[in-house]
Amino acid sequence: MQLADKYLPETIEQKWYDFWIDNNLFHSEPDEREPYTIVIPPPNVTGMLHMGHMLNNTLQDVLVRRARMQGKNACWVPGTDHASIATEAKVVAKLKAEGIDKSSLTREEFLKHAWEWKEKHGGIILQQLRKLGASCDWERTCFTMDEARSAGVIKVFVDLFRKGRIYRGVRMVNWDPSAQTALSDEEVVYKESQGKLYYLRYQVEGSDKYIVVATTRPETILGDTALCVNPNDERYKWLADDARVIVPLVGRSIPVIRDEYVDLEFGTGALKVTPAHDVNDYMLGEKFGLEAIDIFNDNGTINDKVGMYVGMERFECRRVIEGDLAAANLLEKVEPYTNNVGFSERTGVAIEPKLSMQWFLSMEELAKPATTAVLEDIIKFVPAKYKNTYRHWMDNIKDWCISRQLWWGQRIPAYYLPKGGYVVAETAEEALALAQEKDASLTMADLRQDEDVLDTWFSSWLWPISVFDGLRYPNNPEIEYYYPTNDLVTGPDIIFFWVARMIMAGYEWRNEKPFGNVYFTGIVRDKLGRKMSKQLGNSPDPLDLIAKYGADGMRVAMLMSTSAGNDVMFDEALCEQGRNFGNKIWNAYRLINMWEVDEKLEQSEACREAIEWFDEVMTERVARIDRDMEQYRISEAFTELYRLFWDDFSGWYLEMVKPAYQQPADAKTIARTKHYFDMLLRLLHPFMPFITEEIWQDLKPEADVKSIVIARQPAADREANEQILARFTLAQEAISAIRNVRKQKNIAQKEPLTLNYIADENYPAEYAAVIEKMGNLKQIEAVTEKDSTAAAFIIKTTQYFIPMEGKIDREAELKKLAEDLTYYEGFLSSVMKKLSNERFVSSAPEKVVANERAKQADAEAKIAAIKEQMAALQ
RNA sequence: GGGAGCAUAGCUCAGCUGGUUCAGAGCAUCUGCCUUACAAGCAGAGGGUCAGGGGUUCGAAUCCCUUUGCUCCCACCA
Repeated sequence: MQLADKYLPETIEQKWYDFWIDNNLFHSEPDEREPYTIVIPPPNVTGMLHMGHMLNNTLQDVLVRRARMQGKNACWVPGTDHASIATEAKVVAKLKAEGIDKSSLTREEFLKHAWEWKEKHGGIILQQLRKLGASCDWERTCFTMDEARSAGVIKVFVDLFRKGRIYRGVRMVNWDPSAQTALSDEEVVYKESQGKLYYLRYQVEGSDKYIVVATTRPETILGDTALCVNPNDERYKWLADDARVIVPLVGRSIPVIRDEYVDLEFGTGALKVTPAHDVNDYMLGEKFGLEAIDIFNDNGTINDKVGMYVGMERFECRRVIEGDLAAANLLEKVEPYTNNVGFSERTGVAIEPKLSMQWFLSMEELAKPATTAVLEDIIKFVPAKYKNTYRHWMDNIKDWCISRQLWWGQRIPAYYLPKGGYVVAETAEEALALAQEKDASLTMADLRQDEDVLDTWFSSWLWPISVFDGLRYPNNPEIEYYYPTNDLVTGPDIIFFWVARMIMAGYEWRNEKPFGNVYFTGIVRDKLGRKMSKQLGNSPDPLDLIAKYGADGMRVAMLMSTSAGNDVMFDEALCEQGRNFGNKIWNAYRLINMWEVDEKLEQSEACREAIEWFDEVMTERVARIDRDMEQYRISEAFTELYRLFWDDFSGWYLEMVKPAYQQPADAKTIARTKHYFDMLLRLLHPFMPFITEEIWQDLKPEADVKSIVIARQPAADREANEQILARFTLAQEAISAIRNVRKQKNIAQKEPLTLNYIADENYPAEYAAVIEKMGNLKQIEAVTEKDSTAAAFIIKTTQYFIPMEGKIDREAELKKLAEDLTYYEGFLSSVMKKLSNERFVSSAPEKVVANERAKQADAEAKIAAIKEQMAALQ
């Protein structure tokens, strides 16, 4: 095949992806092989691919492709998440842009729009993943809201309800006034915000005295139902036990209560109590039997309960009230104040603590086996530091608010009866049957299903089970075969949202872990360390990068910069490096592809030596890469391969076996070289699938294997011969030294040189042919006499000379030797210090002491050799 | 407020159970090369008090204590 002199990824990537799909190489069915399963962290159905997905999916693809090449039945299940809040918000916005208000639509009408939107935009992200080369089993693509997944969710809800784990009640929840739904604690993000601390005057009833209260939220005075001070506070001892105060502006009379909850140090030591709008106030309210006055509408505007500021937006109200308070002389002062405010993770608006009727899942029982599994490494976290985070959260787990006041999602299967009470069932028919047990006269028309849907995570937590339909059909062959999955690759930011809950669900419905290992990636940041975000505009579009550098180049960039749990400082230069590596592989192949075979040609000695050495290199590296991969040191494994290919194979091996220009090569060497190339391609394939397939198909090492995707991963079947590797290093050092001489003396590589050496045990005679070829030497000769006119160097203890005929600068040579001498003498003395230390010799392990003795001998020999050369020069 | 982690070359990071010439790699920089596979390349070079201090040890980048700086998680005193 005629090959372009540069690797052009864009010309081959689509071709091979189609080939893989056409040949069904990513599809898995249960069989007798060992399964290897990964379920994708489902991206939002309407989402777009970002750098985080690139990182995450590159890693998953590496793992799954490698497993596939190890002969396992590899199955990577893709899918998307319905992301109820995010998607509903997008649909509402889209409708609004078209002039349609959500409130003007019925639930059914709205859902029709939402499904249309999903059909149109959903799955774009999965198409994008194909560009990256993701080897997902697309036939298995799931959606958290498709029929099977939804049925599983409903079944689980009913199951939990019957087990008594789900309850309904009025609680203080995090209210998102934009999405107009409750949120779980995990969906609230706290951020430091610049606010103000307002000091308000509450007049004591029947007196002209005031109590000053500090608050960050003056608008909530509308809901005040008490004022609280610490019973130990000397400042308020004068207050009568049954004292009452007047709420500023509102004029309502409220009691003064006393509770040690109040911090004496904060503000004035007096606290206004608004049970409907603050978690702590709510608890005080419960304790003292206070009324809770909810002053907000669901959208965050003031309601008509109090009859003031009605319809005003909450922050607007705060500004207006500040003015009114000041005008009424009820505002003592205002100070700037920084505090933490909770914001909705999805819509970004400030959360309103609000009392409302919601569904909750009791978590304590679920958490028990899930905690044990991680602490005892039944499920292994990589890196392990996240075990602590996990344990802390699990030990303090709180009940999960699972209802959302949205339409996009699985509707809660609770059915209310006309005379109060409700039943929970998987279908309306079953619900009716249950209802009729209570009242035989009820008909379907009497039942009213709960309006709320379930939290998205209430479907995501079932993902490893639900993708195999293991909830509806717990004994089906697929779930039995693929479950538990092997590895989960995800970000630590969703450890509570998702990872912990999947573990709980796994034990609850399978009585088994959902996955064996969790690999936590870091966050992708820009090179300044900032998190990539749309707002900052610092996130490149991954598809642009793929177009520019190729998918393999992009993958390499991700692989080079990641280690488990650490953030990725992304720099486009890494993509370039990845592309360059692809080009390097390409050109190495061009080289061997261009060789002519001469069947009659004998293998040269240099080739034989090179092969003897490279066999050991491959053996050693394959073992090292295996070790790294077993420990999920994926970046290290790749770096190892990168250096193996670039330095050892291209830089050394190919240069050693390369025939002279337009000369043929012998068949034996070509065969061996192609064998190495084949091995390297297979090792590289999980990391760089496209270029390896392109070349492998041309190389065709195995006629009966149709793709490298299903070729076998090389395995280390023996120990590498350390002796050969060490001896060869001596030859490499000699070659480097010759190159140095050339550089210093300004001698072109083309000009052949003579190399003389004084033979000793450190002269690698068995690799002389390699030294000759790589050094471009016309001859190598053993001598006994030092040559003061030659350029000289010492490798270990062997003295080498390159005759120079007067080109030698004696002074410079002597100076360099003197520097070497100083270094080695210093080194020797540090070794001797250790060896003469009685305590070192007696307490250090035998091996270490022996090593020091060897260092001593080497250093002494080296020093002797340097001295001899210096003497010869004088 | 509680907890975890990090600090090694200009940058990004390796350095695994303390022990080789241990102070490394890649990128960047500098020097010399368009040498017929590759200038997206080749051959070289410079560059670090392993954050500061103390300790344990025959021996510390590595273990312990401490100071400083940064990051993250949890909690949420109005």
